[in-house]
Amino acid sequence: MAFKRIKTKKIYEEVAEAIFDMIKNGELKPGDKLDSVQQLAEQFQVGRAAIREALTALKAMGLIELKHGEGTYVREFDPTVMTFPLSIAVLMNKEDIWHLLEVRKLLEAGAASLAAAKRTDRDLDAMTEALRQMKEGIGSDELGEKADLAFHMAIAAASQNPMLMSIMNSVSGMIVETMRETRRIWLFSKQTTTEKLLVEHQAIFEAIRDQNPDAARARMLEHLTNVENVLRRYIRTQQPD
Amino acid sequence: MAFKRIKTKKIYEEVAEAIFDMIKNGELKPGDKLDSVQQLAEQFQVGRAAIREALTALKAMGLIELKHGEGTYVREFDPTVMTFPLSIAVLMNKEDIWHLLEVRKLLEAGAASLAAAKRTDRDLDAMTEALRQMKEGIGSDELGEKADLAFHMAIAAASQNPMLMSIMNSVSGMIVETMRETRRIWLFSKQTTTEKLLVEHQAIFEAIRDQNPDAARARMLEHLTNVENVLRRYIRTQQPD
DNA sequence: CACGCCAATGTTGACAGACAACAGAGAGAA
DNA sequence: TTCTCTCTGTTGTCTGTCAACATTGGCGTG
Repeated sequence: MAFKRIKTKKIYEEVAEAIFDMIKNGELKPGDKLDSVQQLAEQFQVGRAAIREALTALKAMGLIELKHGEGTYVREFDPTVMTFPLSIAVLMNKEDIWHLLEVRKLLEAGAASLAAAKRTDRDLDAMTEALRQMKEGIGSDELGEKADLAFHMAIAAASQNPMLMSIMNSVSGMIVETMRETRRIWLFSKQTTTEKLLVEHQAIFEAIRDQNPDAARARMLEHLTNVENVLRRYIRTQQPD
Repeated sequence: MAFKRIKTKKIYEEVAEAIFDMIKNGELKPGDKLDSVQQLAEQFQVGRAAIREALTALKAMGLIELKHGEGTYVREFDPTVMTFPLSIAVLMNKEDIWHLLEVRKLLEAGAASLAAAKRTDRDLDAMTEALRQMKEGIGSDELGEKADLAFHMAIAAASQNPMLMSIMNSVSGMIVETMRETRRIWLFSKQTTTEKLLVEHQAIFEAIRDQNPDAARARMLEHLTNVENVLRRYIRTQQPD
């Protein structure tokens, strides 16, 4: 037998959905202030706790913002800053490093190609700045790491595609997690130095600057493949398993 | 002057983070049952409301599951079935269609290539089934649409990369939103028919079946480029703006 | 013994009242 | 004018209470 569900829907879910729809349909626009929890509770005819749980969920989805003592606001919808749901940052097993690199190859090679075609001068400035910081950050792990990520994100931004940007943003968390290890290994291995890392980035930059999409894709792919090879070699020697 | 933040962190955020870390670090494994709200409140030395809000947020992120009258469980982490968070379905302006197509070209061309290299026989079965349903669904918009998406998702699954799969999953919501329109236009235009659509999919399938990564990438790219062209032509004639 | 019924228990879901923490605005004082 | 303080509205948190639900085990009946 198969009966339908009668009414298991939780109240706070219904409230959340209602507000979600309002935002989706444009009844509530970014920047708008929602009614207070008190008022919403009266309007929906539910308790304040239910409203708060609904709002908490919406906040976790990045749709609204709760400002203590001020009010609740619909979040400005800036896709470049947007945080994808991506609860994935959870995992990160050893095997996932390879999966991540595969994904990065797809995304970043494409991003580099698009960036070469569409980059503005401002985008180039951002990349130049990131490269400068990488040079400066030689010796400092933390600085170099930050600049490294910044360079890759600048390329994503230069693609002029907010969706691509937001996807990159969501995987950037994972990239950071692996990058620390990656860079440590990279810089540890004999054949590679900080200079080589910098040279590869420089090559990508030049291809984008010269508006050569194919070269940009190729350089990016080379870079990521190099990263992959270094990692693979290291892990093979280190963990013979 | 610039002073540091002292303690603006909300309690439920700290609780959520603490539990999040526990899951991340493997202290809590998928399927595990969390302590009751009551117990957690005592352990964290906070009120039950704070715990509930933290749990609600984690639930919204798809990390845990609250079962009424039973308990709270860490969600099984199967990325292929992964939840449809989709806070993004909000946008979808006309311009975003092109952005989405760009992203799809990157992701799906790569996915097709990987799929050709790694697909199992089970993956082929899934694609075959999707193609069969597309044939069957000729005439029925809804059926064809579903099968169309299913085919593309099957390719993503065949890439054997859970991360890629989950990214595709998150954009699938947007794909659905555009696909309805896309298919309508596609099938409306004179030069293209359902058969042509099917032939393109068939070509992709064959390349993957024959384990030819380059061909698979090329076929997928052709398909998406065709979709793009049809859309562009239609929108140019329809909206001369 | 076997089976169904049901009460006990523990859990999540929801409400209401109270107070703390905070931000903004306006009144009042220097 | 400008600084300070209070007042008010809002979010953040706690607590007590009850409802809805799932599991378990005991009890009675056949």
